[in-house]
Amino acid sequence: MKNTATRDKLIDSGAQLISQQGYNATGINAVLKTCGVPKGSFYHYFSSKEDFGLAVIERFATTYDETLVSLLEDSDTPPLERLKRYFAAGREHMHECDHATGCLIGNLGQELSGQSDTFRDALNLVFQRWEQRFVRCLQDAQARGDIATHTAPEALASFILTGWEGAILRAKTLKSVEPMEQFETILFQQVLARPSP
Amino acid sequence: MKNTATRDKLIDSGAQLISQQGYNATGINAVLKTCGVPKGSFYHYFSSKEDFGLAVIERFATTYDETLVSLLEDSDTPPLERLKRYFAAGREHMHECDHATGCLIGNLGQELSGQSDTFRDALNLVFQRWEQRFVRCLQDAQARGDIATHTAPEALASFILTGWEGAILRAKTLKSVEPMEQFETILFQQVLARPSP
DNA sequence: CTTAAAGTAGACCAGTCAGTCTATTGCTTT
DNA sequence: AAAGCAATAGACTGACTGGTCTACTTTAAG
Repeated sequence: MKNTATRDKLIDSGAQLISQQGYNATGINAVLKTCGVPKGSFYHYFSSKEDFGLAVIERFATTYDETLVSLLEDSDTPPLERLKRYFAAGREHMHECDHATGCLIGNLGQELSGQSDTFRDALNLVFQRWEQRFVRCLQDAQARGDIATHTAPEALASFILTGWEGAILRAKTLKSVEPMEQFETILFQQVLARPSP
Repeated sequence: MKNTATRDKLIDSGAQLISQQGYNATGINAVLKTCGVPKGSFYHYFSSKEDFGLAVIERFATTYDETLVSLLEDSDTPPLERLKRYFAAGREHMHECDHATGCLIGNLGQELSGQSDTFRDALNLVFQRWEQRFVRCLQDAQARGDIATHTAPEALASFILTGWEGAILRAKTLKSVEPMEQFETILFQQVLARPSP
């Protein structure tokens, strides 16, 4: 398995289609068509559609984690600013996809975690990795005294990820980023507020 | 169209299967099998699968709205207590379905709002109706002085619905209601906190 | 130059999908 | 009793599903 170009093309097209239509609604033939790869190659690189789906998740998680690191662990920027930048990037992405795509991991979590334990485990791991990135950013904020320390950063990270995923879902059905803005506003006003001295 | 028993059976089975597997993964034949209704009857009551899906949404929204009213608009109970009862009911339901089902409207919103504008509109309306229920409950709380008035009840309602839906999604992939508890805790501690006098 | 493996290519398979069609049953109104 | 409609019943259709199979081409090693 040396030539990864074809494999990469398959994963790219797959990620795009699955983002738009979901896993079940995306047929293998459709993936093959959009990237001009014959079926023989598909089953040379992947043992099944599930195997392919897991590869799509893995690839997305890996590349997205780089984005996340550059946004949330940039020590040149104050931690709360980094968070705001992260939210802004999410809103921008929502605009770019015309409020249709949202978050691939969130979508698949909703669609597949009741259907397959393998998928659920994979998606859960991705969420946990993301939460860890938030935790570090929040620890920085607490260390600098930007936010109160009475709530554990782990709890805050879970709260933020959870709320943000929900806001993305709501933004999709509303076709507007308003819920994402509203979440951010209240979060910074009342949860990540400066501690009273 | 007098006999609604068969129609109801179809919708019931459909709601159950769609809750578990999603809309695209649920075939009409599977619905027919689980309730022992022949295909002829299905297409007698519904013009297409989409038509059927919309009927499932409508029925669910209607019956669930009754639950919502009894939980959130019961004037014998303090408004914040009503909210807590609502969250508790949600967690209980999550346990009952072994963390697999979650919220039918949330699931379909994720799966279909990028796929069909008809579905998106229908689901959006349901969300907006729910938000209104929260708004009234929060207005009560503000009127009683239980929570601060510096944030509009509409904004709070959006924040709560959004966060709760996200918590449900996260609970599904984690197979644990912990994210739902965490959301509730931080919400009451820092967002729906008693106003300082 | 030979040979084996990696990779490409697409015809083909059984099964399933949403949806159609015709036939029949049961009830209601005349 | 007759007519007409609501509803039941399920065989059937063409399109499409994930997956298999065989044949061919390219690459690399000995």
